[in-house]
Amino acid sequence: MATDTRVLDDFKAAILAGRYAPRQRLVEAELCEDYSASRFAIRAALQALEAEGLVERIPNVGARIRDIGIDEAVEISEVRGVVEGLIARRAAERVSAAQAADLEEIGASMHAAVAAGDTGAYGELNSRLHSAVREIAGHDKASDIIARLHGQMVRHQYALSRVPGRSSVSVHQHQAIIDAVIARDGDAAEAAMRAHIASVIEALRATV
Amino acid sequence: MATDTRVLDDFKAAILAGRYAPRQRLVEAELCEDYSASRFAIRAALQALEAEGLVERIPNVGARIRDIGIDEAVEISEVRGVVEGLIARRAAERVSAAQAADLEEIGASMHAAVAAGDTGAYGELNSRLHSAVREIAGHDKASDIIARLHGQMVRHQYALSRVPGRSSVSVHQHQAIIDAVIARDGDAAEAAMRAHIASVIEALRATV
DNA sequence: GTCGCCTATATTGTTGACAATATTGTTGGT
DNA sequence: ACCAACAATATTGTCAACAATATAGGCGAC
Repeated sequence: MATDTRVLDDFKAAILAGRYAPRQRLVEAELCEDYSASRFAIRAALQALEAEGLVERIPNVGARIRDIGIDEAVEISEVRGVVEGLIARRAAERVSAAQAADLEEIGASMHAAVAAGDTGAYGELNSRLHSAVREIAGHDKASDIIARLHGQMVRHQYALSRVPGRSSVSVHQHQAIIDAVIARDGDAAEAAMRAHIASVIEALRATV
Repeated sequence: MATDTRVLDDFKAAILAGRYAPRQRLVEAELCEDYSASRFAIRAALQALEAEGLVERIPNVGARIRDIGIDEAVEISEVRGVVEGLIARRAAERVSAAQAADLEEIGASMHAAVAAGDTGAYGELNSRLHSAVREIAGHDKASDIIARLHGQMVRHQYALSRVPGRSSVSVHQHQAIIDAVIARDGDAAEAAMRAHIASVIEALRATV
């Protein structure tokens, strides 16, 4: 169970990659074939994924991919906003000179990606920035929660990245976060992060 | 598994009631006896409780009650602070007249409990206040996270309630939260809640 | 006497078969 | 043609026995 973490990892990666449709039924026997694992291992994985909010299970009926609608995605983002705000504040309080340089470099690359119209690269940099800030903050509990919430959001995240002109708006918000962290201004960093997520929520509502 | 929710509920309640010591080993066979359940059901419960952060499992070795130290308790409280802040803000935006009256009544009871020196009643009212605010906010995702974090904190929560003079300090903070929510002032409600949790963190650090 | 190895024991991990349950399809009646 | 009851199937839930692994205690060598 804990031994065979491979099944869970692969399965989770597949869900996060969007390889399963929302509300798709997950029959244990089929999953056994797909991941060439025993039903035992599959059940353990399903239970773990249920706890992570990625899978929904109904007793005696079966499991399915949880469908997270816009309303729930907004709620998730609201929580994410305040928790990432906490992280940004902590990052501003603890950032080192070397880390500050890293952030500045990410910011420069972002501007370059926007100028080149490379949305793929921008999305990649977006992830890198958020994870860099998390690392600087060094707040395990907050990072865990963000990871969990992010997992539930992947589908909408993907939809967001395809909204045209989105990156040219968010690049300034990202820069504001970077500037505040480098300036070691906790209040400003939290405010910038919250403003950024608020804008994400707005865009999210617009994708309906 | 999902059928026999009784085992999980009882077991979880026992942990939350502090009936198991931190780092206490949880041998599956013993738990089978205690809850007169099959090993199968016990394993499912253990896995669920691991996901909730109440139990820690090491492959091929076994499960034990997770020991949450002061440092981690502080981190948990920091996250709790911002998420409860969000909840308080939402509550202020959505509170109805009847709900406002309920809050005021809780506040009055709190003052009375402090005056009477009844720490038990005060603790009870504390829970009631926070859960009333959660209900007013109607933010499922935030409430879920708070519930999970609270579960991990029970031990320290108990220690806190026994700090002498703690209630006479916190009663004013609680009143500030109530006032802000009733005034429908989101900013003030969030600030009051965060100040309250900050004070809890301070007290937490002092219990070492 | 102490260190390392080895065996014994306790405990968890895994499997396959079986039971319980829900869903689907079919048949007969009106 | 439609509905209800029933049978057949698919799927999950549960169990008890077995395998694998880690821990603890004892034995011998130095």
